[in-house]
Amino acid sequence: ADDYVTKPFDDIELLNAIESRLRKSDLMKKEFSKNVEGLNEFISSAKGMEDLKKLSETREIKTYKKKENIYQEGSYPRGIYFVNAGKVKTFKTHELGKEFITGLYKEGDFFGYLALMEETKYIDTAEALDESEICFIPKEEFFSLIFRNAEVSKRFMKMISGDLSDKEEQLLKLAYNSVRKRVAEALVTLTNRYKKDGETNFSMNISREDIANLAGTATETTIRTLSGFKDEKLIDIKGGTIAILDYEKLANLRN
Amino acid sequence: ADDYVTKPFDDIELLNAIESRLRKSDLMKKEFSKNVEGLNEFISSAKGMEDLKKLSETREIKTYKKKENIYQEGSYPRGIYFVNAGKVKTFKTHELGKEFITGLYKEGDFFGYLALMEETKYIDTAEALDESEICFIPKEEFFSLIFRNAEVSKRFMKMISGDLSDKEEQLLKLAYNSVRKRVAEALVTLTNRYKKDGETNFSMNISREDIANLAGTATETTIRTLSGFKDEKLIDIKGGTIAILDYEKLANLRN
DNA sequence: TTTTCCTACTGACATTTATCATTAGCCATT
DNA sequence: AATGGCTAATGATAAATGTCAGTAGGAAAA
Repeated sequence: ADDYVTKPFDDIELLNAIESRLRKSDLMKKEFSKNVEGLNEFISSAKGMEDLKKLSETREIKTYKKKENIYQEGSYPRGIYFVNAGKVKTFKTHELGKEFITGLYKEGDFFGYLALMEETKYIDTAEALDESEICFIPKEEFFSLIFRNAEVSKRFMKMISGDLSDKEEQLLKLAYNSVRKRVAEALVTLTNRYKKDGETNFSMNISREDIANLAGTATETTIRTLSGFKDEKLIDIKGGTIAILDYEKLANLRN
Repeated sequence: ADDYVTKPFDDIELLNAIESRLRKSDLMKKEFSKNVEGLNEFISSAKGMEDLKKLSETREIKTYKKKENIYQEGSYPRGIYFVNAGKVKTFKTHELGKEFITGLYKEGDFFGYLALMEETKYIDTAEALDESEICFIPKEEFFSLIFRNAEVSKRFMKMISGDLSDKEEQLLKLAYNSVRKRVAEALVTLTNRYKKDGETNFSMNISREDIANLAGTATETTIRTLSGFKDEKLIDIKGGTIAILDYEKLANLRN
């Protein structure tokens, strides 16, 4: 964990990441245009705050191989992580190996702030899904950014609150939706997270196990469900790669 | 909604509620003693902050009958709610009636801040479980309390982060625990929330449907599971009332 | 090229859980 | 005490999903 490289760090980048998250969730709530105004206003005001700018001088960067752990359940957080490039998942582990994926991240996202906020050990594990370049932002740096300014605090709280709403929605769906719906939802979530803007014929290389752990179901059941989707021409499967053929139908399944 | 009564409001009460929540979650993490220090320190420092004291002058109080709605999914929040007396649940509704309980509250708790933080419509519904006395704290009052002081912001964020951890834990359990375990967990949760300190022979009057909606399962299945617990002498059932006979076994079920 | 290993896939089956239908019990009102 | 209405309980059954065991295929290593 000591092969970090020191590089200049600009707070604005972190703020942008918060904003980006807020923007995305607002987008889903179809309030995008309204919030873009507030966003730009905020970014420029933040830029004006000189005390924010000089907060932190360095950041550490590290490259993680596919399947490499970034942090592990039970260890203590020293800061937060920011994805420069690649893909990351966070998951919780159930008795004897079953996993449930709690978060998916890509370039521009940050993760690992929950344990930091709570001042406890990590209660989940972060792992690279692809080879990834992750930068580390020390605790003090992060906290001073978050708490020095009430507006930033507010933004950050809004973001966490959004996360909380999402989890509650997820609980409802996990409780009462069929596996079929949940697997479709997992594909939709993966598409929303990893499809690049303007990209058509989106496909991804993700293990059946990860999809199962996102849907909270057995791997075999997931595979069968995916085969069903393939028969229905909702997706295409070539080797380990899944192509989304009909996003709309997947997102609006009857049952 | 206009039969509110005006009554003096002391911010300290809300701060105490935040602290109480933090204390409870910390307790579970067995870090109680450590945090009591910080708590007292914080309360006294907050008391010293004169600008905090004069923030809000009034609050509204209303009595809700059992099963009466306090706020409803889809409506816009105007503030947060603080429980003076009674019990409250919040729940989300699935297609055609199924409910999932997302929160349980009692005297000293506050609820309904999520939609407020997100600046969106309520995404859940709050309903009184018993006849309850609820006071309403207007948005502005709440926000100025939360954002005026960085320490308060931090406390509040820590609290929300704790909520988020809890939801993730709940997701893991909902995904992979048997109904039996989840029903036991629901009883444990109810006990933790509603058992008074020092109370022995704790019993509660809660509908089987509410327990089912807490466990995310069908009411009939819950009833059968409860009958099983009764046979195993883990609980006792007298009419609609459930008495917890063996909390430890319920909390540490094999499967 | 062969071998190895990991993942995807398939089948058979057991188990869990939901659903539908019905009965029993309790409380409140008359 | 009788009636009505709601909740709890039970039974029978179907449906959904998990589990176990085994096969296939493709990529990496030898």
